[in-house]
Amino acid sequence: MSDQKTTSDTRERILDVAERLFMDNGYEATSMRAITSAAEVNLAAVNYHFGSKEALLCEVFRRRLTWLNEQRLQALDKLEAQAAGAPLKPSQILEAFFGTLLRMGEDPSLGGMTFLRLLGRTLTEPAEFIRTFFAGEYAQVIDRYKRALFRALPDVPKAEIVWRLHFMLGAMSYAIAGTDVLQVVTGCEVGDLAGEASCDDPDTVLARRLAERLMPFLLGGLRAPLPQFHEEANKQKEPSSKTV
Amino acid sequence: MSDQKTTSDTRERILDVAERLFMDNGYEATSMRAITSAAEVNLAAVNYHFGSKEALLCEVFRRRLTWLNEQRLQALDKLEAQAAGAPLKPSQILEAFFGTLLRMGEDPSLGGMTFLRLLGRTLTEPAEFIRTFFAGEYAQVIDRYKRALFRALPDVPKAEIVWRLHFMLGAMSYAIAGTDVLQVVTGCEVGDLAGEASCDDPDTVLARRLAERLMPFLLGGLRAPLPQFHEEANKQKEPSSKTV
DNA sequence: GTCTATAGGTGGATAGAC
DNA sequence: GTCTATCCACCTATAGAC
Repeated sequence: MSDQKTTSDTRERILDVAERLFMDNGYEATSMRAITSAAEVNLAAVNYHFGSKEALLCEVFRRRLTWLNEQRLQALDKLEAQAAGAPLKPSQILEAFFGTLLRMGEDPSLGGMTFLRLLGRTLTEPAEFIRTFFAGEYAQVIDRYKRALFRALPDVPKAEIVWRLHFMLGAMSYAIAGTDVLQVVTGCEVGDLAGEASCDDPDTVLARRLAERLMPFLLGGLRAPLPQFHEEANKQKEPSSKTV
Repeated sequence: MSDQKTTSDTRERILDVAERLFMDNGYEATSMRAITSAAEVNLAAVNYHFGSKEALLCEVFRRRLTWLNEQRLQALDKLEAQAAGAPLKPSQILEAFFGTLLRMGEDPSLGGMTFLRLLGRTLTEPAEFIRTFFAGEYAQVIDRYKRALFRALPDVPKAEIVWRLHFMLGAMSYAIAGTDVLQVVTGCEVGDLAGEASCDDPDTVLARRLAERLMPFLLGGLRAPLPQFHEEANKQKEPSSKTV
C-alpha cells in the first residue's frame, strides 16, 4: 500500500460502484458482474483486489467506518474534557453519536446519504459474516457511549438504558434506510416533509432535516418515564413512572 | 379454496417453513430447494401452489397481515366509539397500533416472534415487488392512524407527526428485527435484559418485555418538544421548544 | 396434487496469457 | 494489474408422466 504510483483508481472505482449498487439492490441481489461492468473494470478485478464478494462488502464499510469511529470517539473525548469529570448531559451524548453520523449524510465525499442508507439496511442483514463484521467494528465505540450514558443517567437502570440505546439506533437506521418507505407509508414526498425548497442537493437537505427532526425524538424517548415493573424492580429505583 | 378435502397441508407446511427460512437467511439467500426440502415436499410444489418465489413471499405475509390489519382497525374503531367524538389520547393510539402487533409476538399460532422478525427485516428490502406489496397492504391502516394522531395532537404540525410516526415504526422494527444485534451491540444476553427468568418460551417472554420497554420510549419520542424551526415556522405554532 | 427430469440461465471464482 | 476463457455449482421455472 505504498509504492504503486497508480494505486490505480480501479480499487476506488469498484468501492464507489459497489457502495451504490449494494444500497440499491442489497448484497445478495448485486452480482459481481453488475459491479464490474458498471465500474468499467474487468470481472476478475474484484477478486484480485479484494479476494471475494464478502471481503468487498466489508471493505466498502471499513473505509467509512474507521473514520466514523474515530470521529465519534473524539467527539466524546472532547465533551468529557470540557466537563472536567462531571457527567455529560444526555443531549450532548446523543449529539456526539448521532450528529456525527448524520453529518456524513451531508458530505458526499464521506459517502453521503448513499452510505448512510446502505449502513441502515445492512445492519439487519441476516448473513453471519456481516453480523460478525459489524460486531467487531462497533463494539469499542458502543461500549464507550454506553458507559457515558450510564454516568449521565445514574438513576436509570442500566438495562433500561441499553434497551433505549437499541431503540434509538433502530429509529435512526430506519429513518435513514427507509426514506423511500417513508413516502409510500405516509403518502408524502420527502420534499414536502423537508420544508422549504432548497438549491442544495436533495440528499443533503434531507440529511439536515432528518437531524433536526430525529434528535428531539430520540431525546424524548431516552428520557421518557420508566415503565412499570412487575415484582422486585431494579436495584436503584422505586418502580412507578418518573421522568428521568 | 373450497372442496379439496385435503387442501393438503402441503400449502401450509410450505408457508410455515418459508416464513422461518426467509427470516433466518433473507429472501434472496433462501432457495426454493431449501424450502421444499425442509418442508419435505416436492420442488415443484411451490410453483404449483403459489406460482413463483415472489408470490410465495407475498403469501407468507398476506396470511398474517390481513388479520393484523383487521385487528388494528377494530382496535381504533373501538377506541373511537368509546371516546364518542372526542380526540383519543396518543397513548391509546400507540397501544392500538404497536400493542396489537407485539401481541402477535406472544402467540405462536399468529406467527410469533418469527413473523415479527421477518416483518421487521423485510420492510427495508430494496426489491421493488416487496416495496409495492407493503405499500398496498399498509396504506389504508396507516392512513387511519395518521388521521387519529392528527386529531390527538392538534397543536403539532402534521409534517412533524408524520416524521415521528416514521421514527416510531423504525424503532419498533429494529427492536424486533435485531434482537440478536442487540446482544452483539450491547454485550448482553437477551435473557439478562428480559428481567427474571421465566418458564415460558423465551420468545414469548421477549415479546412481553419488548412491549413494556418500547411503549414508553415511543410515547416519549412522540411527545418530545418540537425542534427549532428556521425561517417561517409551521402554520399553527410559535417555533421554540414546547412540550406537546 | 405430486413427482421426475430438465431446460435455460446466472452466480462466484480462478487459471493462465499478456 | 489486467484480461479472456472457462469451470461448475446452483438457481427458478416448467413440461409431462403418473
